[in-house]
Amino acid sequence: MELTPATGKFVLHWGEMGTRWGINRTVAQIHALLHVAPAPLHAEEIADTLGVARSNVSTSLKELQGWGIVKIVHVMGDRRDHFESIHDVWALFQTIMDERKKREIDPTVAILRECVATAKADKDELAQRRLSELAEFMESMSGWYGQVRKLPPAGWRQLARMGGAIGKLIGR
Amino acid sequence: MELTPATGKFVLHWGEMGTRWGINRTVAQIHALLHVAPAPLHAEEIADTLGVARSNVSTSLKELQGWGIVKIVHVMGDRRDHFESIHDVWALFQTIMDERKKREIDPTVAILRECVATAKADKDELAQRRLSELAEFMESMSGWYGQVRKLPPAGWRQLARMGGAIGKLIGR
DNA sequence: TTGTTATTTCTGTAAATACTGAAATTGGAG
DNA sequence: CTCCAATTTCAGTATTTACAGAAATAACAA
Repeated sequence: MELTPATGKFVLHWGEMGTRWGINRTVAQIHALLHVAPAPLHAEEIADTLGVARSNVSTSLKELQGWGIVKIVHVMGDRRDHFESIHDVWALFQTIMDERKKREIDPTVAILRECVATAKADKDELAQRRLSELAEFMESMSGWYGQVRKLPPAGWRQLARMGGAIGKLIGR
Repeated sequence: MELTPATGKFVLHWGEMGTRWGINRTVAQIHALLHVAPAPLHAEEIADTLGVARSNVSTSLKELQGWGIVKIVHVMGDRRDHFESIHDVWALFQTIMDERKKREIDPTVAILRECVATAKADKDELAQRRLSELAEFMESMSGWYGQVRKLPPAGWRQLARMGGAIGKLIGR
């Protein structure tokens, strides 16, 4: 797997963006590589292409599988595992969002609820209010996403195009 | 500024969440502290409350101001700068999203466009397709957010409640 | 001006994170 | 079973990032 100038640039940039969102650089680079790869790659191919250790690739692939955005596939007559990523962008986005919700948003809401209860017991009215507003915001955000996420890829695009209508729908 | 059990727990958790989204722990903790503070705080108060160096607070506050979610305010008869954060959760969310869009999404789309052009020149049709799909997705996401972000806080809540209607609106 | 307090910048250090290479393990194939 | 390729785990190292404390600067008061 040789990187063309375009794909190389993409891989580097994607890795950089990963770090800004709390994703390990190599993990993000591997994802980028698989995203533009014409066929599933095996670990050594990835290691060679990106110039990182084989063991590092192994760990990173586990991470990507944990996020649900990379799957193992098998190639006839080849014992090695091959890996491919979700190519549908909307599905990819959904998968990542689902996972971040599960790992970060939901637990945060739970903690916030606990804090609100404690703040109430402590008679700390201000914190109680501020934190419950925050919890409510995150919950309505979650609920709304839960609806939108069900849309098929085409529906999503349509929703984006209709953007302007949303304001009118609400009616100020 | 003494932390109650509830606010202490919140500050720690918020700091932890920050790191998961690429935000420095101390930066996120300071934000959390200001979020629940009953009045604007000065830097030393923050340093004492969180148990970090005064200089660290200075840098972190600059960072938060750079994100636009913390503002300096002045207190009569006090030379020191005081700091307060945006308390309206919807406004806070918007501010952060606007900034992340400007810093990360927009530049990424620009790079993707460059990559697509290069891939075209290279006759790398697959990469061209995959990357332009990605660019288009990010652009429609941006455009859609640009619409929703104009909604007033109440409109947002309404939209969330209406969630179920979206599917019908699109009509499958 | 000088003294005082607040703030920022900077440099060295500490801590956290990422990574490599070697060793151990797994899972067929013969 | 034995052998061999593929994969994972792990311990040590390197790199990056965060941080404290000192020094420098700024802002004001007297």
